[in-house]
Amino acid sequence: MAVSKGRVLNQIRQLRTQAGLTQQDFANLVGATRQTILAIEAEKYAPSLELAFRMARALSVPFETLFQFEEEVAGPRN
Amino acid sequence: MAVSKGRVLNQIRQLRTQAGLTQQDFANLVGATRQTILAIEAEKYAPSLELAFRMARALSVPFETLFQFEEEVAGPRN
DNA sequence: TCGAAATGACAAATATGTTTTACATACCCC
DNA sequence: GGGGTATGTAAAACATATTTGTCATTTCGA
Repeated sequence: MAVSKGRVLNQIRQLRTQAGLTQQDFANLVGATRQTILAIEAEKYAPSLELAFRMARALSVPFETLFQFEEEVAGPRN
Repeated sequence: MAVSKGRVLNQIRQLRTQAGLTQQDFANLVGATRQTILAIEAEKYAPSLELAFRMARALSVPFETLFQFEEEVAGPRN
């Protein structure tokens, strides 16, 4: 890999708070820790595919509602 | 985490071959190596979320057509 | 204003995903 | 049979995700 080819955005915080869940609540629901939720909401890194699926299911939203892929804006400015 | 809570299935091989792509072709398209494609097709592990998105895009199929989450079959036999 | 609950940061350790290199097998087709 | 292409295996090194533990800051209700 090496060159970043895009990034994954998520609406976790918005949908989690709408559902009235704390980070800890949500972490328990999806079987992860609070720090993991925090890091992912802050987009420090993207969740694993499995965790992503559990998150969408826990919030009862379609996968693509929760996660979007944003292509690199092009710029061959490397 | 620790306890496995389900697994991610994929239809990569089927859709890749339908598209007339070799593992190497596909790897190039998504910016990964042939071994990565091989391992993921064999479900040795699941792709990262970003790679998963690139795969779906490369094959021009909806995300959920390519990947499905299968819940653990229950068994509170822990 | 006190205290508890929720959130944010950060580092070390572990787990999982990805690359690189190398070799083996199978299939064609010439 | 020999050469090329596609696929499978495997190990080491590296990158990223996740946990565990700990502390700081914010928020909010009693």
